[in-house]
Amino acid sequence: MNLRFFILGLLAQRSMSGYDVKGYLKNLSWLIGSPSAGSIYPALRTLLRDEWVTVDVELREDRPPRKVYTITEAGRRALDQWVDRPVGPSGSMKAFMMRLIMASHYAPDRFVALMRQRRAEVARYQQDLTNSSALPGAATDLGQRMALDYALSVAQSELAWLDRELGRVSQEVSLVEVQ
Amino acid sequence: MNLRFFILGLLAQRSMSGYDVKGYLKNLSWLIGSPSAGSIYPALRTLLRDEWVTVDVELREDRPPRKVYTITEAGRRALDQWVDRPVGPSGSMKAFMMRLIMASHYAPDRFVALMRQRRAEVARYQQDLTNSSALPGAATDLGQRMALDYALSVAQSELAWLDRELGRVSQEVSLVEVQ
DNA sequence: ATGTGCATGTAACTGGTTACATGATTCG
DNA sequence: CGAATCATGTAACCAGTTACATGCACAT
Repeated sequence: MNLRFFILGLLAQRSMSGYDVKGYLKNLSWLIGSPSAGSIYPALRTLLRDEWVTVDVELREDRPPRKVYTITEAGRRALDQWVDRPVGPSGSMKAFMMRLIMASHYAPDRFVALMRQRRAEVARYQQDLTNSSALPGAATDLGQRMALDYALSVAQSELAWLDRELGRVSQEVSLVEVQ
Repeated sequence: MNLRFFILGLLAQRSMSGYDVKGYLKNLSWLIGSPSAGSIYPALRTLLRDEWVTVDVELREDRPPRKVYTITEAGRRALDQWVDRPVGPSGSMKAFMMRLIMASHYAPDRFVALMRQRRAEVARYQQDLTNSSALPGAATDLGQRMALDYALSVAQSELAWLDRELGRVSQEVSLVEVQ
């Protein structure tokens, strides 16, 4: 589902063929594992089916025809909703990062809203972890304690990053307001 | 696949029924989302198929019969291999944490080996991220830069945790040696 | 000739989730 | 009387991966 929306987001920036999408995703391999044909073409098909994109076939001599996909108004609305939709039970950093990339193409307040939402989500998760560690059985198992601590320290660093960036961005926004 | 091995790991500690597994996993909801029947029973079936576990049916009056699963020798070997098997392209913290919990029931050197392996994996991922940020196109997109920075800061905190714990554990091990 | 780039896709599989289905017992 | 606990499972679906399949053009 995420990849589907991410591709939709790319198409919101400019119309592309499946092949173009593949090329684009190659530079994001740290975020999305392998941008193989097997994920992209089926995703494009469902986007088409839902009428979130349209196709134009470009016929050229000497080369295989390209199918260029263009986002529709309905597609933009769906994308908007996806960006704002909570990422759900923390753990999927990737889902957040995908949204972050897309949200950066909207106005700053949208961007800030996303980060704040993520902040709340991670804080909730952190609370969950803390509660779990207070549970009777948890304290006994060494591995469990360490895994919890690992997860907690990662959550902490996420919060630190979010707070830092939220601070930075909101400062920038107010600077713009002053100008 | 991970859940399957994790359940196998639980059975290595003591024999249990599917219901027991479900109850145990409930306390680990921060690690494994929902320990629903739909994931557990099918997993047990495949463990049985592979002869990594055996079943004993406990018939009792007044209560539904329990199927108690017990790990086999082949099961233990499979578990051993899983613990040592690299967790693969970083991102799955959960896969690592599951292994960490299981590895804590082995000797300390096994535990240390796992953490060192994870350290190498995360360091490699960090390098990937750094390389990506050096790429021409990446620097232009704000969202992309931020997402990269987010991922980097998380990787950094993982490394810090691993180094700290590796230091602590190896110190403990050498203290034991001195005694 | 061999491989790389352009360009499309399908099929089978994996690892999981959600919801459904059943049925007795015990506790408040 | 209703809810929770004990106890088993199935079926449909979802998002994604791997591997397969095709075919022409251009460069080494």
